[in-house]
Amino acid sequence: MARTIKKKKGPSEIPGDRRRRDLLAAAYELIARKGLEGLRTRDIAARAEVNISTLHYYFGTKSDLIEAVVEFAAQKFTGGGDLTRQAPDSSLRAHLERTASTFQSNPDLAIVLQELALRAQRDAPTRDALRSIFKLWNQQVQSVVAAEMKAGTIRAQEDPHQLALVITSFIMGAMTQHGVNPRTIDFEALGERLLRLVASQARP
Amino acid sequence: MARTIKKKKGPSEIPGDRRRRDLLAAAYELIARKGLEGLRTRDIAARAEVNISTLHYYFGTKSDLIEAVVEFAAQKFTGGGDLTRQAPDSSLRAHLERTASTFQSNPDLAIVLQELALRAQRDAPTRDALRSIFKLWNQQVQSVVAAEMKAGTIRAQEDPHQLALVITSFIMGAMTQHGVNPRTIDFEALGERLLRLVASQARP
Amino acid sequence: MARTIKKKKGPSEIPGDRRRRDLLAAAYELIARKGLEGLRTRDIAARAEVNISTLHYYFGTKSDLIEAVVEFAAQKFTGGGDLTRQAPDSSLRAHLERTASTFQSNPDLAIVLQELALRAQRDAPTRDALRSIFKLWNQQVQSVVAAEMKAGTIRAQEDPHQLALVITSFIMGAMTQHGVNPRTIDFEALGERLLRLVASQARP
Amino acid sequence: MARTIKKKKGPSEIPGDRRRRDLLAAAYELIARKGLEGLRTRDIAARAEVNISTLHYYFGTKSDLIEAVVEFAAQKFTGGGDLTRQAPDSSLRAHLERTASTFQSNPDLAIVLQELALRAQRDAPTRDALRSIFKLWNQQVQSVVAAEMKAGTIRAQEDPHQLALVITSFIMGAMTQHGVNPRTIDFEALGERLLRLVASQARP
DNA sequence: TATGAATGAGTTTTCATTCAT
DNA sequence: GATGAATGAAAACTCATTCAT
Repeated sequence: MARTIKKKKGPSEIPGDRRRRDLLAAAYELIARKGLEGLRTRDIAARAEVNISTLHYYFGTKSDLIEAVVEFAAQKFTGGGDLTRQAPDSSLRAHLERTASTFQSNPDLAIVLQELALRAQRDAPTRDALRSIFKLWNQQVQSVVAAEMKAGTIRAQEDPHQLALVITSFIMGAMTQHGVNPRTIDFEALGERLLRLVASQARP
Repeated sequence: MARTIKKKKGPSEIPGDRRRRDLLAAAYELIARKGLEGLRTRDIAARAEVNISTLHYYFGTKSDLIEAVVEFAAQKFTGGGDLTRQAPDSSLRAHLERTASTFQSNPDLAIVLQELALRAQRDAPTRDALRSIFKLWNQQVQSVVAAEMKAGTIRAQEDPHQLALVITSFIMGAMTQHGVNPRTIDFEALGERLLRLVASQARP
Repeated sequence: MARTIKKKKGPSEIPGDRRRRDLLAAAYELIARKGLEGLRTRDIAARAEVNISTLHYYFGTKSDLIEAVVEFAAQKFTGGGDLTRQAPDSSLRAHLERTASTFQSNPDLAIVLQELALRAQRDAPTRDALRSIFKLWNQQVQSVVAAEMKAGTIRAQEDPHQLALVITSFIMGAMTQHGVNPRTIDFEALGERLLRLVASQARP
Repeated sequence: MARTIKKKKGPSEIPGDRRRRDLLAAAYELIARKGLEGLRTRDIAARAEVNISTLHYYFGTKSDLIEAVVEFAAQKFTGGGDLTRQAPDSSLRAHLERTASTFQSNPDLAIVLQELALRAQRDAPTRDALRSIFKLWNQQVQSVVAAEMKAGTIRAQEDPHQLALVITSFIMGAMTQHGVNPRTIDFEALGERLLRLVASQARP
C-alpha cells in the first residue's frame, strides 16, 4: 500500500533526494513547533512547498515519514554521522560543551528528540531507532569517562557505564526542564556543577 | 462556550465530583497509553462510562480537560497533595527512594508528566501549571540537600539550588531513557551512583 | 471502529430509523444509477439530505452501508418480507407474472441485485446475504413447480429442484440481457415460452 | 487527450501489440478479481509489468482501456473470433457443452462479462459492444435451434428466436447464480434438464 | 517508446463539539 | 445532570492523469 521510494545515493544531489530531504526538514521543524500532536501532513507539504500527494509519493504514510524523521533527527544529534566516526571528545567537559552547543544551534532538536522518545513508548520502529541513538551516545560518554578515569581526572571508583547513564540522563532531564521553564536552566552552570561532582577531587 | 463546572469538595463524595474524577482518571490513563497525540474525547468518555456529551458538560473543551489533568497528575506526583504539607524527606536517599517508588507504583505518571512537559512548550496554561510543580519539587529537593550539607553528608561547597536542579534533571532524564529502553535503566543502581557523587566523601 | 447504531424497533416510526431508511433508500437508488463502481458516500448523504457524518453515524463504513443495502434490496425483492410468509403463488404463471411486475414497478431492483451478485464474489457478507435470498426464491419456485407437477400441469418426470434452478436462472439471465438491450427482451413473451416448455403437454 | 494507438495486426508479433495485449490481459484479470469497482490503473500497470505512464500511452484513459477489454473479453467468449467463422455447433447439446467448457477453462470470463453487462447500463460504448456480442450469440443459438427443429429433435412449434433467448438467458442467469453459490449450480445437470425441456419428446 | 516524478481533485473517515430533550 | 442524534471542518490517503525527459 505504501509505495515508499528508495533511491541509490549518487555522488551528487539527486533531485528526488532533494524533495525527500525537504519533506523531512519540514516535518522535523513542524514537530518542534506543534508537537507530534499537532503535526499535519498538509502543513508539512506546504512548508516543503510540494503538493500533499508528493508527500505520499515519497513516504507512503504519515507514520513512514515520522519514522524517517527519527533518522533525520539522529543525524542532527550526532552531527551528520560524524559523532560515530569522529575522534571522541577529549574530555567530559568538551562533550558537555559540544552537546550544549549542538542544542543551542539546533533548538528544535531537544524538542524533537523528546517527542520521539515519547512516541517510542508506543511505536516499535521509533523505539528501535531511538534506542540505538541513545546507546551510541551512552557509549561515547562512557569512553570519555573511562579515559578520564585512567587519566585520574574523574573518580576512578565509579562504574563508567553507570556514570555515563547518570550524565546522559541529566542532560535529557535538563532539556525537559528547560522546555518547561527556560529561565531556570543555565546549561553552563549546571554542566559545571556536574563536572565538579564527578571530578576526582573536590576543588577548593 | 466552555461551561466548566467547579465544585467545592464537600466532606462526602458529591456525585458530580465522581463523574469529574472518573473523566480525569480516564484521560490520564489514555494519555499514558496513547499519548496526547492519540487522545480522543470519545475514548475518554467510553472509558469513564459516560456519554461524550457528559464530558463536555463537565469540561467545556478537550483543552480544558487536559489542563485539569495537569493538576490531577500533579496530585499523583506529590502524593495526593501531601508532599507540600508533609514533612520533607529526611535525606536525599529517602527522597530518591520515595520518588522511585512513586513511579514504580504509578507507571503511567512518568509518561504523563513527559507528555505534559512537551505540551507545556506550546500551551501557556499547561506550562504554568507544570512550572509550579517543578518549582515545588526542586525546592523540596533543595531543602533536603541544604539540610544534608549542614549535616555534612553532602559536599558543602555546592550551591544547593543548582545541585537540586542537577538531581531533578537526572531523575527526569532517567525516566525518558527508561521509556525508550527500560532494561538499560536500573533506578536503584543509578540513584546509588548519584548519591555517591554528591556525598561529601568518596567512600572506600 | 465502526460504531453502528442498533435500535429496538418500536411500534411506530422511530426518528433514527427514518434516517437509516432514507440513507438505505438513497444508496439503493444510487447503486442502480451509478453502479457500485460509481457509488459515492457524499452522493448518498446528499440524496438522503443529511450530512455525510450522519451516514457514518448510522453505518460505520461504506461497506457496512452496502451490506445493509443487501437486506434492503432483499425486502424489495420479496415484497417486504411477504414472500416468505405469504401464501405461495398458485401457479408458475402467477409467479412469473408477479416477478415481472415486481421488476417493472421497481426497475432499479434488477440492477441492484446484479450489482450485489457481482460483489458477492469478493465479499463474504454480501455473498451470505444474497445466498439466502436466492435459496428462498428457489425454494419458493420449487414448491410451486412441485404443486403443479402433482396437479399434472407440469411435466412430472423432472426434478422440481433442478427445474426451479432452470427457471430462476432464466429470469436472472433475462434481466441481464434486458440491461444490455431492453428491446430484445419481452418478458411476457419469454415467460410464455418458458411456460410452454415446462408444461406437461405441448399445446396445439 | 486520449492518444490511443491503433496498430494493424501484422503476421508476426509487433512489439507494441505485445504491450497492448499484456495490459488488456492484466485489466481483464483484475476486473475478474476485484470488479470494475476495485479496478485500479496502477494495479493493471503493475500486473502488466509496465510503468503506469505506459498504460496511458497505449490507452489514453482508463475508460478507453475498459472499452478495449470488452473486445478482448468478446474474443475469449467467441473462442478467439472463431465462433463467427467456425462451423456452427451441430446440436444444442454440443453448444451447451462447448459453452460450459469455455467458462470452465476461463473462469474469469463469466465474471468479466457480467461486470461489463452492468457497465453497459451506463456506458454507451460498452453497451454497443456487448450488444453485438449478445446478438451474435443469440443468432448462433437460434440457427442451431432452427436446425434441430427441422431435424425434429426440438419442438417445432416454438419460435426459434424466442427459444434462443430463453436458452441464452438461462445460461447467463446460471452464471450469476453460480457466482453467488457455486455449489448449487451443476452446469451439466442443468443443461441436461434444459435439453429435455426443449426436446420434441419427453423421454421415458 | 517508455518512464519517474509530480499533482489536482477527490475519497472515505474522524473528531470535537452542539443542541434538543 | 445527562444523553442520543447530528454535524462542520478537517484528517489522511487515493487515483487517474500529465509532463519533461
